Amino acid sequence: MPDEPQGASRRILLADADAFFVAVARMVDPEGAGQAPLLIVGGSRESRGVVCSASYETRKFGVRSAMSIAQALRLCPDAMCVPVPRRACSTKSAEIRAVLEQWAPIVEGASIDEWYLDLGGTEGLYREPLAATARRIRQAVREVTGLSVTIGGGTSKLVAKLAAERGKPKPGTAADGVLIIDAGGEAEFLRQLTLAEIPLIGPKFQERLATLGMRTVPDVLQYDVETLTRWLGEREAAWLFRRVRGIDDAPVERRLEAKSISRDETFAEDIRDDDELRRELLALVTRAASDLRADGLAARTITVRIRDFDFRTRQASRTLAEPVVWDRVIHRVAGELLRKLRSARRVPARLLGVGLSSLAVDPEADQLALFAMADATAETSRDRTLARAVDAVRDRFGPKGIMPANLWER
DNA sequence: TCTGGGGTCCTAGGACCC
DNA sequence: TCTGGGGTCCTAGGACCC
Repeated sequence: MPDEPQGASRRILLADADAFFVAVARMVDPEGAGQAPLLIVGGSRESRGVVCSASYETRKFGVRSAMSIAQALRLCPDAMCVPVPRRACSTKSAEIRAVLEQWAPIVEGASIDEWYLDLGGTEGLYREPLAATARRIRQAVREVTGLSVTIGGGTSKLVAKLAAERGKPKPGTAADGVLIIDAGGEAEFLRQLTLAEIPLIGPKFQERLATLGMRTVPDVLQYDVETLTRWLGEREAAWLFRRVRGIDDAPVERRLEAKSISRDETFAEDIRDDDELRRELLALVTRAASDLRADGLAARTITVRIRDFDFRTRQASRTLAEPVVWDRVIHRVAGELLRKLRSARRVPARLLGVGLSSLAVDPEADQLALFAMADATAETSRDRTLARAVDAVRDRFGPKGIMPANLWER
């Protein structure tokens, strides 16, 4: 932190909504989901989906996020299953953020239900311990949005995140929704943790470390950086050495624009027919491109992703010379990419996806059209006018208000 | 236990340029 | 001609997170 004054320690909070999808599902459906203590959010009982969020009551049965719905129902057969209420989740997420913005100069959205707050410079404003401020923020979020957040705090994003995890007011724990780790207490706090509990130490890295006999933070603390380097290489050793000591100087940054937009779908049954895949592709392009325009963005890179029946995932992408927004261009490129993927391996597919990246703020349609060439990948202003009209209808009548012919006859 | 949908970031190799 | 090195862009794949 070269810009920080010597000795200053940062004041960072992580606000993490409690059982966010479950809480929102109950809000939008008070008579149904709202009345079901055993509630699983993620998909219908028959879907090939996974648990996105589960109520505390179902967790007692062993239900966990990312578990398949089928398995969750084997553990907890009486649970009610509902799909994720995406619209409402976006709305509530924005509401929570708006409250947090009133308390901190910098708010970084880390996901739909997590936000980092940098309270640097607010010491004079809030003349109280950080924990007291956190409690007031928590109360404000509850009053305005009706949702509960847990707030963890410390001198880094890593410590704030770990503190929030430990501070979750789960039934049967003493935690009350706010936990601040004081400056200087980071190492002692980290010592209680397993490596699996540290963010960015995922299954693969855990397995490598376990092979070397390391499963907990103290297991790693006993080795110097040279020893770790011999085992892991310089970069990862240095990273792990700092990580287990709670050292993390990543800044809290307000994020401006999305870096990519993607829409994908796992089919109820694998699809082997190329024509059927092409129809699905068109539906995905229609959704992705519409959302792209809704955000006022244009994309230069188009990616098609396919997951074969055996879960092997492949992708192909192409970057165009100019950013595009319209379905016609995106669909043609995506179609070529799909053809390429299918000719390399033509087996039943379980998932198809379309991604848009290298995003730029949509330059005004008509100006770009002046330079549009006869090139098939360039858009005309008529293309853009048409696309916007389609979006307007879709906004009013829902996603199926206008669809390319034959798409929804399933 | 048969594995969602939305993302972010990193790496490595090849093309291409100077 | 027998061969360097750096920078940037593109593509594919993979780890990870909620």
